[in-house]
Amino acid sequence: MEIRELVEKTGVPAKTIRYYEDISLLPPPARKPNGYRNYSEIDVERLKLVAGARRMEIPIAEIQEILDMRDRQEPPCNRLLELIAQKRVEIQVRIEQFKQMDAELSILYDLGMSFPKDDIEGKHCVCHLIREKANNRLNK
Amino acid sequence: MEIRELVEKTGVPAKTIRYYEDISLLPPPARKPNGYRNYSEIDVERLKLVAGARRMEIPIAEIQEILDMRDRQEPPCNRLLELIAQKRVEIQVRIEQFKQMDAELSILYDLGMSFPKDDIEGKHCVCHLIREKANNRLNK
DNA sequence: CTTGACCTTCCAGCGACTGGAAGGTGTAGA
DNA sequence: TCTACACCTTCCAGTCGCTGGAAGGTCAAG
Repeated sequence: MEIRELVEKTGVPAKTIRYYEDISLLPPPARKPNGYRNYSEIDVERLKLVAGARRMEIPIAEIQEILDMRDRQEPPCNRLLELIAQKRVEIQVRIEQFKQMDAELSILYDLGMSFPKDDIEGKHCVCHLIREKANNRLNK
Repeated sequence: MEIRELVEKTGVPAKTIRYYEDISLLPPPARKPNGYRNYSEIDVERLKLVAGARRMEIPIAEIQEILDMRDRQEPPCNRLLELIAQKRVEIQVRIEQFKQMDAELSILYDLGMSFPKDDIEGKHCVCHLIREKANNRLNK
């Protein structure tokens, strides 16, 4: 199949597929007589695995590692499970950070809405609040 | 004050401060006779505003916009409030995505743990599950 | 007089793409 | 047959926000 079909089957843009090939994450596919890339079902499966892992924000280097293990006929599941567990911890941290940020933005917004909107440098400017926030952080 | 003190007062690394100067986010500061950068309190305040905005992941281009408004003596608060509101929406979306990801990873992990760990290509491999996930996504 | 902690500039690289130019191919319709 | 158009190809450059490192200058303490 041509690259278009691989795009449809995986949801990965053609540019990205070629990029993955450049960095050797995907093997160079067969070619048609006209030079077009000619993918097989094996390529579809491999790319689906990559796409699935990327969607969980597993870095390409780690996906590479998993694929290399598979290519060497070593079972990669333990390593993959390890990565998944690690990823979950990271996600928890990120969610907490975002919640914190949202809480701060919410306060900032409400305060900002209650201010006159034409105060450039005074205390009633959102800029001022953002600066204060920086101060609080540092003094903590 | 020298760059070290600005670093201490803002929490922004020296490398980053010089980078901000390179991209004209911060104005070139005065220099001491020996060529060292010599910052003023105004620079501290400006950088604090930048650092506060960056912590909320407001892109540099938008911070630039806010600072330019301020430099032109226009009140930037309305625009800033707009950015804050927009950012909050983005954060909500991101949190949802992360929660979704975490739920998926959790299921994947538990399933993976219940599998034999030496199955490279069969159905009882986590790789298989990730591929299936990709399929589900596409068919939705 | 040397050590070490600063400061300076400049260039290069990260990660994961994405855009665009310049050109080849394949097919459908006038 | 010509031509329009959608595809494919390669290659180079740019994005974003830093960060690292080399090579060198400056300054205070011991």
